[in-house]
Amino acid sequence: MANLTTREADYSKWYNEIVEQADLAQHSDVKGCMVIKPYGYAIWENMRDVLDRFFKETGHQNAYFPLFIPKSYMSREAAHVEGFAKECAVVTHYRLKVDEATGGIIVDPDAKLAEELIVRPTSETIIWNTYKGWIQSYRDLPILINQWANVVRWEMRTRLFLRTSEFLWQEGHTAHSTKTEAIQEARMMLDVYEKFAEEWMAMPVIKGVKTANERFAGAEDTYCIEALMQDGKALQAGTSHFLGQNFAKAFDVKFASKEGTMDYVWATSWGVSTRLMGALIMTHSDDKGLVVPPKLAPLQVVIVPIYKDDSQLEQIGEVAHGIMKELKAKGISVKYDDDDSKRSGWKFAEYELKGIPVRLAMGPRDLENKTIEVVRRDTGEKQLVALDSVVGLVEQLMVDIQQNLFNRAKDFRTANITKAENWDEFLSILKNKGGFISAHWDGTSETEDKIKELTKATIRCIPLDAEQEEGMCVYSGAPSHQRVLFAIAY
RNA sequence: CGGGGCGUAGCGCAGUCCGGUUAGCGUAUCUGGUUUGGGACCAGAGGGUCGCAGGUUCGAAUCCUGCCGCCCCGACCA
Repeated sequence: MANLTTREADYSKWYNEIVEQADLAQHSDVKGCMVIKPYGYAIWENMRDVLDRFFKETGHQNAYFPLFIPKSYMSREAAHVEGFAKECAVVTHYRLKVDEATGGIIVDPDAKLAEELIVRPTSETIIWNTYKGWIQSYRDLPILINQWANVVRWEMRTRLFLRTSEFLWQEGHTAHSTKTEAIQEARMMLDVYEKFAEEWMAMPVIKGVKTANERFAGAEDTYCIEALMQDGKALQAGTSHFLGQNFAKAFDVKFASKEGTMDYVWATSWGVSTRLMGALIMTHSDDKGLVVPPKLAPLQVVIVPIYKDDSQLEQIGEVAHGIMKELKAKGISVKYDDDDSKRSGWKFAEYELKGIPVRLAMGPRDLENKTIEVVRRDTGEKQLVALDSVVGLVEQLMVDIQQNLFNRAKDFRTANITKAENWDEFLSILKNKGGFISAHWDGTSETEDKIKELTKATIRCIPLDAEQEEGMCVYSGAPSHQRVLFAIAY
């Protein structure tokens, strides 16, 4: 039965087992692709709905662009094609036929496409080719569009949610008349991601800028939110790019300014994906299973009856339905699990595995004493409370658990950002502790590459709030004026 | 694409070296009963192209050849 590998024993095995046993997703028959199961999808839908609201509140509209991109579009922007070429799925034919020799189905060699199509790894190229037709003057700007879509990147090694060949995401693509406005847009969306991560996922993130090595293919600047997982590895949870005029130039998108000049448009793009599911799992969950923050939980409260006979079950059911009605009136989702084919102990374990924030259990003793047992998933703490106070308590717990999860994750992160003043310290922290290493860097790709080669650690970001501080590069000893964050990353 | 491991019931595995009853165990499923405050117990039942294709043999899950797939570790990446 469901007994999880502990995090200490084998973290990645623990992760895989949670995904499978909590019914979040499974491997599909297609290599590298996943089936997102109803419970996992329900969490994703909650994420999506909140983000979608934020996007609309910040002036964006949803639209939809094609899955297929003409191969020639990909090559228009040099850095972009170089970044993605190695992982593109390509459609070459449009028809199958029965092979007369074998009776099997084969690709019809006569149905070759005149121009091959790329399955989008991201949509900048087809979107900018479309924007070209939408933009003539400054009056057409800004264009603020988001799309919810699937994308395909042919990955060599995949892990459910963290890296799959196909994944779900949203990609915002905006066009602006000035550089300043585009940068503001990219920064604003980064703030939206930060707010979502911290207040809904209860996952603390560090906002920063990527170094040239880690920058999105085709961007001038890539901003990111970086999170720290329980095993001390960093995870990029979202990115927002200032694309400069790169795509405008590649697709010849110009606008007539107020002053009558013809200028290239300034662009941004930004996205988060189903990878956030992986981030959620690895931020909060424990050896008993998944832990879902109340604000994203598809089911927030479960009520489990404990009984010996039908009359007890009936009485408990009556009380439970009363509580359910009150909780639902307060907007709290709740399920009463009176399934007779499972015992209470089994249910306890099952709902813990699925990360339901609060469990209520009621048995014969509670009936007699007008009490109910309340158990919170984040701490496992049990309390026996009077029936008439349970609804208020649960309402408070929704807030407390959300906050506690965030605080706990933030304390962990704070404890795992370590300063390294020299190369020996850097190596020692990486080996013995992990987490983020805050260190000086000389600003060169060469040094970053060398450090990666020696340690596998990369610069996760240059934090936006980093203090100016004179120092020496932890590797080369060259002068540096601020610290950056290194880590082993997912 | 390199290195390692593995394909046997829904899931997890034994059996393979050394060929020989009707292919077995745990779990899940179904039936009946007893149970029910932390993953219950007893009894019974159903469920298999042994990854695929050839070959050797009186006889192949087991030996040989080829192929396919998956997992882990590396190189690449959100």
